[in-house]
Amino acid sequence: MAITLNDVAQRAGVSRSAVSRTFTDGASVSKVMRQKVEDAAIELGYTPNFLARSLTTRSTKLIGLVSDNFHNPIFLEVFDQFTRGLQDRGLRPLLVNLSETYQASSSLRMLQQYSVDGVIVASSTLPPEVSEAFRSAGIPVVNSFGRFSLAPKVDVVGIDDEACGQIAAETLLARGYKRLAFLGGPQAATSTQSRLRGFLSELQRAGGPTPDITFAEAYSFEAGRAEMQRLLRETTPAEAYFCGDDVLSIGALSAIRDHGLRVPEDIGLIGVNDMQMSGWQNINLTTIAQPFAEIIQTSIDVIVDMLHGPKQPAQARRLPCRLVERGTLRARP
Amino acid sequence: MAITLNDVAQRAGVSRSAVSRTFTDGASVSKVMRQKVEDAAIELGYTPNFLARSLTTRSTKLIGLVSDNFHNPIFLEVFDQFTRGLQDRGLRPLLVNLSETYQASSSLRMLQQYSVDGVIVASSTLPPEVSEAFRSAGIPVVNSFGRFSLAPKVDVVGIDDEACGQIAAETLLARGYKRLAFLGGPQAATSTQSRLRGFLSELQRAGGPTPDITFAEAYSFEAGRAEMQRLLRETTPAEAYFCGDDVLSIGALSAIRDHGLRVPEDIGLIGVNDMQMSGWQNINLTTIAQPFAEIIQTSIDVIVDMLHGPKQPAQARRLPCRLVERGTLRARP
DNA sequence: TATAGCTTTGCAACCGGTTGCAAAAAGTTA
DNA sequence: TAACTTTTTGCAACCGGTTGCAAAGCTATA
Repeated sequence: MAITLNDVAQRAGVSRSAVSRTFTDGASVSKVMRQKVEDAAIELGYTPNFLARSLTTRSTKLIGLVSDNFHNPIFLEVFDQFTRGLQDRGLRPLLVNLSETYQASSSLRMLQQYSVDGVIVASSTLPPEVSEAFRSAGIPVVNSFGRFSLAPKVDVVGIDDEACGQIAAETLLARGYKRLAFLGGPQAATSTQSRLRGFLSELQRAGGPTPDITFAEAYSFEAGRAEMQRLLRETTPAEAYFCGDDVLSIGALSAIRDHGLRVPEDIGLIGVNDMQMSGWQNINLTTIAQPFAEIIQTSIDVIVDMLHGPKQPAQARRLPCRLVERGTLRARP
Repeated sequence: MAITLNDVAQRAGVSRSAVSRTFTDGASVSKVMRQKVEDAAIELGYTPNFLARSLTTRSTKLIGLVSDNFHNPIFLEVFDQFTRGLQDRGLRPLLVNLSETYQASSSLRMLQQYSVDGVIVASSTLPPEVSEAFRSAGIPVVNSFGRFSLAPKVDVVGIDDEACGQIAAETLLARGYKRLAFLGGPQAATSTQSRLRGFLSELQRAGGPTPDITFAEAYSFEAGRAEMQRLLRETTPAEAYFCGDDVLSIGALSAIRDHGLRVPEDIGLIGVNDMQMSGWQNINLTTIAQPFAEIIQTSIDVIVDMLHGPKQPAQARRLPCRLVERGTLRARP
């Protein structure tokens, strides 16, 4: 069926090695030989078989892209950038969806069977064991959007969640807000905990107020809405809320508006992520942007370095966030 | 580095074929032999190499998942379901992102190099040539979310866009709307054209009004918003709009509200897709749901059949849409 | 023109598996 | 126990490539 190296060799009247060398850069082939082979190859429509090649070269150019986050719209942007970035470097993403059936071991086995050159675990919620399983199997791995740690077992590229909380605190204080609150994601999420820690420590440092603290059930619209509804019903709402992420903020926003209150006049809101939707004019959310492009670019760089360079000790990288001012906080006094 | 079949054979003191047979179902191996091999395999942590295997079996279990749609949030759900569905059948998705650099030929070559068993082109916007290129290269292919055609060159699974337009027309007429309009996606999109055709023919059949017709620049929030702003500024708005899809509808919705008008009291809106966000309470869009799960399931079934069964003539399948009533149309009179 | 040195080429072994075939082993039947 | 089946096993060739090595072909120098 498919055209093989043998067919081309025969057609061109040369040895198999000659054909192989023509398609291997850096190999020694004379001008005239290359010409003969290329002519025959084009004539027959030959494409080398990467998988057969991988047997001897020990490189498949396959990168496992493992995630469990197929519900947060920002991850579509994430996948977009990962796939493009990998493609640009001649790598192919093999997608593994761990959203329902998370089993570190099975995903490891699957990717081992395909001899992936490396693995990118793109998730802020998968436990570290997933990434660690790859590393201890000797497969280069980087955990994108993972949690920072001083002595990480695998390479991590993510944001500085504490700094994120600090920025939120600074921003709210600078706007003159007095009664503040934190509306986090699921209490168990380490990202939420770190953001809270940064938020509290900056408030304390600046002599600010002690905020109310609550947590939503999940990082989702419904959870944000439900929690804000509860707050509006059962408590005196704060002047401004620092929400765990944008999708949560948007849920909270809808609850506030349904309750007949105005944003930012009655209640202020600041989120985290800067997803595309946050810029939509009917939402117009003030938020702290994650540097998605940089995180992804860096993750790819890290993996590529691991493929070629010598083995380095694992390192956790924190990339800075930045404030995106829109319309859900009142102006500076 | 990695454990191979040879290592296991040696450890177990049997031939290589014996090991191979133990891991090939349907092969003839005695109980005691199987036991010996499995013990050795577990001891060494052996996993067969799928790629080496594929050389002789001619099956990689790799499915190319080709798309150019990494901006419409519904596609995250689509990818989620595709990857899970393929995984459940022991297949692995190899993702190809054609969003920036669409080149049918290069994507064909890439997937040929990896000897994918089949390809799923998941896109309503990629031209048919993309899918056709795979088919003429002898690779099983199905075009999900593709356009219906009576004599398709490749298998297509999608919705009945004309029926979609009909449902919209019926629904709007049943609600007693008189001045109707169509706010389509990009004029060149065949999906938009088919929906418009169905919309018009049903209106005509039912003796309804002739609607105004305009097109947005893209299937996006911004485009929907911009076009609706233009309509509100430059024309007397219709009583109700049938929008090309949900994201467009949400853009239009924001424009209408910003203009100080109410939905559905002043203007009615009906979309297509039923993306998750459409159910959010601050949007609450009445829309025509695409049967995503069924389209994806059917697409996978079709590909799997092609892998095993005999070659069938290409077929275009249209799956029915259904109305999802929410809050952007007034009640039946 | 002979010789040394470099480049190009083909041979053959190998990557990690599968599989047709025939020999060996085990099971049946008489 | 002998003869015949059936099952199990190993050998060796093959899948589509790559690559070390030595022979062959060139070019340059003396």
